[in-house]
Amino acid sequence: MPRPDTSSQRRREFAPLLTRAFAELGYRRATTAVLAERCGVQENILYRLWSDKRAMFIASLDHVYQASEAAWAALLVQEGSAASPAERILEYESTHHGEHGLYRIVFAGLSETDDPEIAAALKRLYGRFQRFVQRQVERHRGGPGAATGPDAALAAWAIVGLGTVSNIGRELGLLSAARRRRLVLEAGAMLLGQRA
Amino acid sequence: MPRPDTSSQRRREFAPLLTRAFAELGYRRATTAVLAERCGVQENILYRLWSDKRAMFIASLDHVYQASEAAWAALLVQEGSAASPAERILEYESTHHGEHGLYRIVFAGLSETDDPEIAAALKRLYGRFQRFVQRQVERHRGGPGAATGPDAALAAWAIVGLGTVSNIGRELGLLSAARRRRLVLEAGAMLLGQRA
DNA sequence: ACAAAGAGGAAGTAAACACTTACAATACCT
DNA sequence: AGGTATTGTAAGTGTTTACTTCCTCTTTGT
Repeated sequence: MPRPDTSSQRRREFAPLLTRAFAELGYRRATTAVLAERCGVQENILYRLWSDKRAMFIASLDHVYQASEAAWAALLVQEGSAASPAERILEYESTHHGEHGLYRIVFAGLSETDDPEIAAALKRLYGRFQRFVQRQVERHRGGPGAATGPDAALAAWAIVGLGTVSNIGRELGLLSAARRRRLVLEAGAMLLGQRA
Repeated sequence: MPRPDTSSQRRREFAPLLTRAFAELGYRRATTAVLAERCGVQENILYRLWSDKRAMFIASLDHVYQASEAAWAALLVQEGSAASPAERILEYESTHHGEHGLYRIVFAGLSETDDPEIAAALKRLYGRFQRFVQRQVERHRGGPGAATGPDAALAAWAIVGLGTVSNIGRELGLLSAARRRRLVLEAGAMLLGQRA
């Protein structure tokens, strides 16, 4: 038996590079030639790892979620803070949100939602984000029924919307870093509701 | 002098058709061949009205704002309602939001923001929406300083974010119509603040 | 050492695309 | 009526793009 198969390792190695390219250029302009160049290989090597460009994009979407979840998980285990995990995440996102181009790749995907596989990948991504936030809202509030605003699921959606619009404002140069911070923190606190 | 120039009239005639095509297909997939077909003419006719495809897209973005503003203006002049104009707009948007594919075309644009002219058009569009909402928030609240939440400008951004995420949820099949309605109405009321 | 299969490089291909050109037909004004 | 500029049709063009092919080189297990 000659040479073992290292393709899954290489997929993991290329995923962040593909993600950066898609985030910076969007789906259509991230041509396969550019993708290969960013990975430092020839195109056919990417085609040995993924069936087509769409599969590379979906791998990038999945990578985006995993990278974000890893960053958040680190925040959750921080002990000894006066703030609740939800508050810590808001605080973190208010300054670092969008740093990794997460929303650019989501926007790119949202322009391709008539492709069912891309739509499914996006649905997975957004669904996971919303559920993650929802869990934090519930933990923050403690019991059910305490908050005066929308239920935890809807509050989570609104908070995701906050992050989305904050990034649009940044992307278009309509919101400064300081304003984005206030937006996420103040509106976020309001939607989060009273702490248990 | 032969035949008068009717090009500005034709631009107005084609704008909604182009808008629909861009909203349905995104920027890249709305090929010039498709655009011409949707308008019922040959491609070169479009090229006599706009310098290039990008100009057609920018015209669509402008059309989107004008159409939305016209719909909202109709709500503002409605007299005799117990609700404030801001509440009427939330109520309207909670059921009709995204009907005209506004957000799809915005998503398409957000994937093309490295083109400075498209970025400028989007900035115009989002800036106008945010200012419009901000004015309604201010009118709703009456005086300054009354609300406990974020200031009117930030509240307006948060409300725009609510609309955005509501449409993402719809696009991906993650939020039913009823849930979207509750999201916009409940979170919207919260962000709007106390009425003057 | 050596077969077997993975890794890599470079050129090629067919289709799709934005945009153009050439020309015939039509409708306006004097 | 007739000259003129606009409107419409249809074919073309050069480029870009996703994806492939063919080949050589390297690395593994025996």
